[in-house]
Amino acid sequence: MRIRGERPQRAKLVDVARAASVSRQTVSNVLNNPGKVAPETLAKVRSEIERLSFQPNLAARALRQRKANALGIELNATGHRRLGNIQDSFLVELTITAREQDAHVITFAVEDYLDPIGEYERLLATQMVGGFVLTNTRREDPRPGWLREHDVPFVSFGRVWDDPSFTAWADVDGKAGIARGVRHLVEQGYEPIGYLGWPHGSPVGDDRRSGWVAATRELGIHDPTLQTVSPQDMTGAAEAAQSLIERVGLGGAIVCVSDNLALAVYRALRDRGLRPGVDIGLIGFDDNDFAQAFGLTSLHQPLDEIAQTLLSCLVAAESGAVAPSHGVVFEPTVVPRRSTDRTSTDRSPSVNEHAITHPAGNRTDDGGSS
Amino acid sequence: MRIRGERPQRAKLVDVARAASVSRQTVSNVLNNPGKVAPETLAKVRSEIERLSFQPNLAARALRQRKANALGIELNATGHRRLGNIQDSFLVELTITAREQDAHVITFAVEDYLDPIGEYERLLATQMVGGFVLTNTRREDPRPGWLREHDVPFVSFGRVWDDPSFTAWADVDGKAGIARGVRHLVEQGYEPIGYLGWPHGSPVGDDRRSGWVAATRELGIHDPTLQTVSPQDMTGAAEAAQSLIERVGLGGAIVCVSDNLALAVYRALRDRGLRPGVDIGLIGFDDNDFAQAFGLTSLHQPLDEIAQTLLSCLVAAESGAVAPSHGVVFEPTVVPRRSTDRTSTDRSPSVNEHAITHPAGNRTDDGGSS
DNA sequence: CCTATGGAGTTGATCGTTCAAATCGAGGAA
DNA sequence: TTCCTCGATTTGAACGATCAACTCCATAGG
Repeated sequence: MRIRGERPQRAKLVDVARAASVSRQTVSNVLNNPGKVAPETLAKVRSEIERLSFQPNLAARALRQRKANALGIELNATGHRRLGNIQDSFLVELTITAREQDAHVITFAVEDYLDPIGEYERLLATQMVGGFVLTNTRREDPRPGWLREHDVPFVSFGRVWDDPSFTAWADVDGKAGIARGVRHLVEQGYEPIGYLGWPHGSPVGDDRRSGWVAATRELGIHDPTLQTVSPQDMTGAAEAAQSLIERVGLGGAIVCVSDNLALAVYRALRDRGLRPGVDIGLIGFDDNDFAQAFGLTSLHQPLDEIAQTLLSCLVAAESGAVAPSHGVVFEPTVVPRRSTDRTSTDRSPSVNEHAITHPAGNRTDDGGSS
Repeated sequence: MRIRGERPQRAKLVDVARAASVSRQTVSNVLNNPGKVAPETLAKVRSEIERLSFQPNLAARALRQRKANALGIELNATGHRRLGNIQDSFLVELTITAREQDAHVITFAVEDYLDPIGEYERLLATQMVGGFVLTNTRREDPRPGWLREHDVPFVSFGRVWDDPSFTAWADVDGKAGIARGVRHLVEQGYEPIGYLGWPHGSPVGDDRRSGWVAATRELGIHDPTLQTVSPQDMTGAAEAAQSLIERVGLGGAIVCVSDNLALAVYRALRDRGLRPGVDIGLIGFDDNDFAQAFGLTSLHQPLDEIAQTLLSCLVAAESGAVAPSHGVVFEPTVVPRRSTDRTSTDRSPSVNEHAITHPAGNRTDDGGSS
């Protein structure tokens, strides 16, 4: 047992330098400019770094370099309204990717959703972060403009609608995704294929809808009457679902603009005693927790690739590199589950097993409450 | 438009000092030991700080003080198995609370669930974090032991099972929570009250079960035969639910050890054409996204209070304060929803409205995919 | 009268790195 | 030989804050 206060002192750069009989700067070069160091010296220093398990003090580095090696990401703090949000999964991927780039992720929340700038400014001023990753971009989003104006490096998961000249974003190709979903359904033998979407005017919604139009046209099975727009309220959504189910009929299928809407259809189906997959095919979008839990086929976004793309872009931007020439669009992939399996033995539909099971004393699913 | 490289330099401590005609140290004292500064000087300096919108460079502070003002929190990176996990909500609360304490939250993920130490060590070595918040503690958890041994400040959301001498934790009172649930059901007129739990042997599960036993005894309605243990697999869970439903009968109610199990019951009810709430009452535990979405009455954990308690404890620990004398236990509260409303007009059960709606061009629910 | 006390504020050193400029040899060209 | 270049390495200074020690002055006590 160690006495308090007499912590085993961490090896620092000078310690490594001494041990390897070189100067501070050489060790620094080994870390940051290996090319500038002679091979034998490099090896020697590296072995000492290893031996002393040296890790540079990032606070010191940040101070000297006048830039933090961390990025900020705003959490959606609107409380309970986060239902199956893929933002959480994105955060995980971002964190993993950041580690590979020797960066760290710092979370923050804004008080006022409509005026988030203050928090961005504050965090930036502390020099804790060198840039930001935006998510949940929207029209008239004040953030991109402010960040650009202040030369703050940032990237965006989701297009920056108001500023076409900003290209450091990655997003999902809704049109291609939905089209894939349509083809998947047809391959499984479902027909006709209906579409349940958001009201016209939303960029994301319109993009996704166009995928349904294009794919059904291409396959020669387009029928404009099989398109329904879900109103804002939830009972409206249920009604829209019911009506669409009737029009599509047994053997048909429905593609939805989101998992949440797909879930409304799912419940509408069950309320009528119909079996998703067996009687009517169903596909959602986002592949969120709900989709996984309910065996709902969905369109999965490659969050890991997106995180990687964004992060390398951000790192480049911090180093003053030129912006990429255009945003990157990723095609979602179909994750087939029971809701598009016509031969499914419609067992009692179930929450995914891990949601229910609970290895005694070693649970992983119920969070810190254990 | 500013020319690249000629950033508007942030005011630093010396700038404030000059502006206020005092020394560096005085400004520093204004920030860290206001008591040591004469009132007029204090006011003068503060006004200059305000005027120049000065914010201390945390990297410099961390370097000098040899401690970081950030804490690390491990994300559950096991991918898709995160179903409605309250850990996400906890992260939000933690982030908000941290800001009030001028601390920051840094996320990280471990590669190997069974050997997480390496990542804790690495993050600590970079001096980016001064401590950790553990969640999802378990038996034979290697983390608390290692952290204590290395004198690393940390707190835990969830008891530290293997080390009763560690007291810097906060947890939820499962017994009191379930008891509240039972009383709520009885007040609503349900009877008898059954219990669906985890197999014996899990500390959390046993704690919660004891709440059902105690409350039903106290109310004079205890019936040991109304207790069921859900097996590990999901079909088993469904069967257990079916059997319990039969024994409880119409007008009765079921308390579950978790929202996920409650959801299994929910589905079992619907499969039989029974209406949750109207025909049989149902309560879950955790108040996760699913519960909110399905109108499932649940036991809500005061995550904000927990975060606050833990954080002040952690900050104190970093300052070398003595550990609290005992862990803190919070009582969950009942969040009444349709599943315990006998008069519910059992409309088509629905996902919570915000999950379905989508203000065009200003959506907040589908994350960065927009 | 002289010293002790203590509040208010200042100064020099320091945290652990990296930047910028200087040094040191070893060749090669004039 | 002398000058120059170039690669490899070293040295001094700086990043922006805080710590620890010190000065200064006024008041109180012996």
